[in-house]
Amino acid sequence: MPHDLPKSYEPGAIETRWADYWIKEKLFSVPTPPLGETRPVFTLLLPPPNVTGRLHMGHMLNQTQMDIIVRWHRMRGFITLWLPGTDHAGIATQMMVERDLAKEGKKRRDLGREKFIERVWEWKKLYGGAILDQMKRLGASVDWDREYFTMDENLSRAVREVFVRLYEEGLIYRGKYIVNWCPRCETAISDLEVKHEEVAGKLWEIRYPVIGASSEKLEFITVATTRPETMLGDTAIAVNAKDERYTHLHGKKVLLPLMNREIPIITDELAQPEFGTGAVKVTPAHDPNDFKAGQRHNLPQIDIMDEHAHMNQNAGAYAGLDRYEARKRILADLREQGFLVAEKDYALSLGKCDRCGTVVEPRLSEQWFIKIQPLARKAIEAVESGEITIVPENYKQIYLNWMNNIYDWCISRQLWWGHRIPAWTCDQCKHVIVAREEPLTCPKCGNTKLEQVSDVLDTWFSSGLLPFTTLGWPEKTRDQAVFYPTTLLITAYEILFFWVARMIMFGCHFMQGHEQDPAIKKASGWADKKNDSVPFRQVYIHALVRDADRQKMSKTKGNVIDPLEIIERFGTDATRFTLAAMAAPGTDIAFNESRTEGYRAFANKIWNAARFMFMNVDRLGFVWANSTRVGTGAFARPAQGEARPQGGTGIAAFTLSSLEDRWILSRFNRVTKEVNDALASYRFHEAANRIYDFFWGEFCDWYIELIKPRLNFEEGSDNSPARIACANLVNLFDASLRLLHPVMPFITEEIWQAMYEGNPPLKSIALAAYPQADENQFDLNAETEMAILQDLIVNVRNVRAELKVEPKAKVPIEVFVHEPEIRKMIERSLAAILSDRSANVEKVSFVDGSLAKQAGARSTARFDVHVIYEKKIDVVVERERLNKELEKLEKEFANNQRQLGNEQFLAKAPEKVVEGLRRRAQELIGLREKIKNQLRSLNGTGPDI
RNA sequence: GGGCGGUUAGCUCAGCUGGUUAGAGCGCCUGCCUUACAAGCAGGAGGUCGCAGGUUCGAGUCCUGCACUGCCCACCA
Repeated sequence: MPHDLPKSYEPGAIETRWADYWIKEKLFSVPTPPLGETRPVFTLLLPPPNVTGRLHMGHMLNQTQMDIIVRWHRMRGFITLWLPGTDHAGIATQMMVERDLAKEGKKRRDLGREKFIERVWEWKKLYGGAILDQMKRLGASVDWDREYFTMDENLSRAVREVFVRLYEEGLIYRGKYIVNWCPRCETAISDLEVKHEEVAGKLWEIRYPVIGASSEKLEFITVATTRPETMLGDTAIAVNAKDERYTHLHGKKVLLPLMNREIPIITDELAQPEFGTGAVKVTPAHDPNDFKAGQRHNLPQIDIMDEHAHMNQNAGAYAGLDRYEARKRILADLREQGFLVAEKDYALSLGKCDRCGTVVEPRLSEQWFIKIQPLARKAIEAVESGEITIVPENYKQIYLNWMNNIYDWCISRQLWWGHRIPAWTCDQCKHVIVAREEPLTCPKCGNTKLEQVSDVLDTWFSSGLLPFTTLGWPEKTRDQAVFYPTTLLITAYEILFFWVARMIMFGCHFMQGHEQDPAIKKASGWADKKNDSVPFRQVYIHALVRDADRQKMSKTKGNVIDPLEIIERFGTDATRFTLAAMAAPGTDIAFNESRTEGYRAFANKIWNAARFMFMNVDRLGFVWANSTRVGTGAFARPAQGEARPQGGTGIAAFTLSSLEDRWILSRFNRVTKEVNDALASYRFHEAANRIYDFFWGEFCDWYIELIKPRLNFEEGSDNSPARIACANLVNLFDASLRLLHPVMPFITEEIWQAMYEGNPPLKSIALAAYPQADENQFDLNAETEMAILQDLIVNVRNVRAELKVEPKAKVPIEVFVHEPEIRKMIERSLAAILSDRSANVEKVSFVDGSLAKQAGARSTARFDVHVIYEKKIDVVVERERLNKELEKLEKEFANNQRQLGNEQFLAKAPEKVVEGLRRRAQELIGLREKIKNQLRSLNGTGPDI
């Protein structure tokens, strides 16, 4: 591979190439591990995107986080399975195809069910893969060989199996209940699919005449309603038994206006005396509360609307009208006939269909339900016991609250696209048969004419089963023994109830008694877990991505940020890095491009550091081959039977020939530790920032600058010091790339491959070992010494800037130190000081007395440094700076003394803190004195203020 | 009606279990095209950590109240 990289990083040119390569080489495919496998396993199920989906920022965040965790585990030697697939997404997909049909002026009923479904499959084949292709662009390291679709035959069979089993266990029942009905989608939807919205509405008060109250004086009972059209279906008026206003009316009847139907006045808890008039109309077929009241009192249910929310023949004169048109007419008629008492402004929350936004109508219909309590109980237990942990922890309570207040789940949908309910109705006796396969005869009457129930299942019914159905259930497979329970689930809060909760319920129920392969379980770190029926051991809930103004992104608002467009402009790596760096757990992400721009600059920085490295490698004819790395084994993927990859940073043959070498090795180990710790607790932002700061702020800004003199050998002279420096540089670069790889997979792969000149030890950096910290390589002395060196150089740069010394002018400096030890340190680093371009020092000389009185001098706790330059300093500016500095020191000193003078503090604070403050006090005294001296000498040379 | 989060530099955000001098990026100002990088280098300005109390030797960090703001959940006509 050529080393002459372009001067600027061009992500577009390399990213698609590596994405394709990873797939082509099947680097992330995981065959079923054989019996006796003892390596740890990490399993992650991709929340299946809708087949209709286009990649949005939420996906991108989700997938970036998953890919980071997955790559990290893989590089640490786990058998790492990330399982991808797509969801058939019942309503959403059906809507897309219906929209398509509408362009041809057709409706789905024109085609008929079979033809329509064929059409959906065609559509799916054509457009369904789009989102997965987009995923590939992100570099998601999933196992494409295991890709599934929720309507694949094997998964569909599992769905039927689950349905039949639940039915046989009595956990599925069918019945006529009030459900949320979307008149546009023409189907029932679950409570979760209804989104409530506050709107300014009206509350109408209508009076119903009481029959036979008194012959001379008409009496009325007044009720309030927000949906007056439903009065056509009223079958009672309810008052509270304790409400004395109405005691005399108990047992009486009223005449329903417009319909002239006699309906009873009943007493029921439904009516609360404090609200409105205390009397309430009861419409059992159109309101869930009324439905229950109706059952209590055995009231008739009069359904007055059809599936489109148009009034039906039960609505008398209003039949055929749309619900809102009917409302208008009814109000007009009531007003005209004197029944409308009042119209008040009223804020109400309207339920709307999550998919299409149509106002949901409570509707009485025959549906299938899951009796949820028995399932919920196990799901609660799994989380309460800690068998499943939820991060961040506050979601645990949210989950439990929901689970504790759960209602039976309506699982039938009146759609065509989806898993059809495996139930058949006998044409003759109307008996319902639930079976795995189509029955030939009715077991009750022997009739052979049976018709399958036309409903399909809620999409979440099948996706709730995925953790085990994708692993071969209902068969007992080796895959299940190895990969179930999956290790982790990373998902958005939005689908905590839709999906996460349901997976837990189904998993705990259907996998009860399942045991994970004990050796693998132990190796993976789950030996302490008792319950292997759970679908995953941990859940990580990530934030929402908002736009730069913290607004929720939505198509209607038009503020959707297209991740692919961002990727196009800044590169996938930079986009991934942005999301990782902003993903502090628990808070939403306001995506702003300026950050991505900054991380593109970071990629460019890495790129150019690589160019620098290659430049030297080429000049020295240095070969980075296996022989160069001595015996750590850290590059090899762990062999079979090896529980963990060998530890260590993988920095082999790193020669500690100078301060900067010792320092950078120590720093690398510390950073490695921090990054691993951060990833272990999903602190993506911390991991990303640690690497960023290290690579740019330490590796590039200091280490590379400091080794430049060593690399710059004279032509024809001994180049062995340069070779050593180069080896260290390459070594460290390799390790840094591995550290960064999970976050920025593309650029790291590109450079890593280039380092091996087309002959890498592994097919990909993605298979190399992740650096692990070696605490023996923490070197506090080197870090301290380096800090002093940096401090000295920065102070010189500082003074130069202030004295406005021409950048090209070399200056001599004087240094005064209090301790001989420090002097030795500085002397050891003379070459480094003299080679720093910005300090541009000509000569260093040590002096015996404090330099604090000199203009152009700086004092620190450990040394004074004086830049010798004839140019006069700006006295006013300098005095201002010193005064400010002094003020700061005085403030700190006062605070310091206050604490040290406090006996309570001395008694209670830990020794370390007290010790630190004491040391600081000494420093402060010294520094204060020096600044004062400088100010005094300044006043001798310049005008007073 | 309940529950949960946020409020730190001009902007976007870090700051884990309370501990010495509150950080970063962008933006801004000054100076540099220094032989990896101007998507860069060096230097600099900028914060009473939303408000008011409290606990503590010590509070950006813990507690209470308030203000503003966002999110979720809820069948009260």
